[in-house]
Amino acid sequence: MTTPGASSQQPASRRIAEDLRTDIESGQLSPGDKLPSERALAEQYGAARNTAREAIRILAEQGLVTAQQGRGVFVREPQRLFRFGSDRYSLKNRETGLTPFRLEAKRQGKEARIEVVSIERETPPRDVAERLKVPADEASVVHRENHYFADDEPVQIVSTFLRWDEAQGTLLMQPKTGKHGIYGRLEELGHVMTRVRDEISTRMPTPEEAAVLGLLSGVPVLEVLHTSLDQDGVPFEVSRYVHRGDQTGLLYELPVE
Amino acid sequence: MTTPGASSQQPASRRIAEDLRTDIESGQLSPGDKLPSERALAEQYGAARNTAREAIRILAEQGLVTAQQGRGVFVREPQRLFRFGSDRYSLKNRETGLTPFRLEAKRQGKEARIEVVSIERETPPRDVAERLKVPADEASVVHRENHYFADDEPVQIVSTFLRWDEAQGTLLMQPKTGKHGIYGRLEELGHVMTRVRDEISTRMPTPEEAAVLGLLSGVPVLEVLHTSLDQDGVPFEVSRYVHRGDQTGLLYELPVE
DNA sequence: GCCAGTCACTGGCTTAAGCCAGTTGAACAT
DNA sequence: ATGTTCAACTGGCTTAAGCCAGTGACTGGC
Repeated sequence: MTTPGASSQQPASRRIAEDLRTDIESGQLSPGDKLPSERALAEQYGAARNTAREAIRILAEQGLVTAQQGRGVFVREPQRLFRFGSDRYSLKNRETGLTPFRLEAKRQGKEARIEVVSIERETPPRDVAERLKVPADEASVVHRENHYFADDEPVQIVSTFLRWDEAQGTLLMQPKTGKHGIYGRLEELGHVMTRVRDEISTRMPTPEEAAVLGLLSGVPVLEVLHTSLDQDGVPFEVSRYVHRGDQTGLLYELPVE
Repeated sequence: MTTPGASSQQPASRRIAEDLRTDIESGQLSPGDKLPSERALAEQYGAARNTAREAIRILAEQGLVTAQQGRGVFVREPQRLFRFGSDRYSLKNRETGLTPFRLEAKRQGKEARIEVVSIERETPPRDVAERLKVPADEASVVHRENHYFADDEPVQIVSTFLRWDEAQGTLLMQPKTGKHGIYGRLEELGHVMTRVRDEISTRMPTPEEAAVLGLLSGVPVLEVLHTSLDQDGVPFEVSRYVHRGDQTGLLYELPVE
């Protein structure tokens, strides 16, 4: 057999995983359904329990199933996505008096909660320093870290970086930043958000991120490095958003120039 | 010990993985470096080989290392991202006579190659049907599937959906679509791309995608569901882009309204 | 100088067995 | 009816052992 075809010649664990995947995709196993137990699968295929276990691990890594100790392995439920639209930066939203996140949550009938984790003067990471045009070798920024929840489910981790020389001694150093949030304060400092630049990438979460966001294995994160530019094209704020991939999506609507 | 602190009380495999992760993050192990062999790790920690192996699997799942049979396990090299800017839809780019992808590749000094996998009349997936405003229960679309390569490395899978009633009998059904590609033909049909709507999400690849893109474990994909709207706000093209997460990023620059 | 064979080393995969820790429901006692 | 106990089940993790398949360097033979 030199047939590079597909099915034969491949490890038993993969074969079992593929069979199960087929069952899931065909609808023979629906979201929420329980898979056969590891021991049952092993017997069914005449394999060791570890081999069946490995098959389930493969599916978990693909984000198809989740195991719960003592209960079983279940087909993962597709989650409704929490969409962050590009209009989250829109000035129109100011009128509602809600921050973009609260607005987005309300739109989807969820309760928003924001936890201020820390506000500290720091030396910026390189990528942030480059975009904010500040030195990367001194404590040139204020770093505000927030965790965002929707209906008490953690949804995103946000790190906001502001120039220390601007934020020093203002409400930007406080948990409560006042009317219209940090963008309100930044406007008072002469920065009207005119353009934004979002750099988007994806990766697997760090263990810390997985813990904070409560991520199961097989769930990546979306990382957005956001830069706000004012009326003069000056970058005045950089934020790093880390979204959980299983419940979050982004939406960009823009004119073609 | 009820200390939920951190380190103690956790499985040996995780402890080993954490130690290695620390070594990698501290720079004690640099990108490209070889980790100790499974057998060496096992002995070093007084554990079974399977336990050391499990530790390495954890790191691989996090995208930190890759194993190569017969050679060893290596710290993954950070890859330069292939950035797709929002100006990829720009009309200005028409003048160069290059398609957006070729332009992007050229900008980064890579050689672009596009492989036309299939062009077929099909029943559209639900999400596509909704966005293109065509029936989801009949063969109402043409599906063009392309694979994109940069320097012979697969970079993205693109599925483009067009209305069958418009594409029928035109160059849109052919591999070679003529000057300015499909957007050139669609303009002749009266659709000038005026706004775009990109819905972005992330997930782990399917086995097929992993095979086409040559993805190692621990690498997610970026999925973009793109809709082109014409001067009358009519959707005339929907594409699904599947990008490899380890080499691809997206960039959106937009005005704040 | 070149090539081929060999061997020690790597990860890939499986088996078989055992103990642990959550979960659940049925049997039992109140 | 209510609550408790317990046994049978689930996955979580580890050990110990073995065979396979790539890799690469070293060793001869030509």
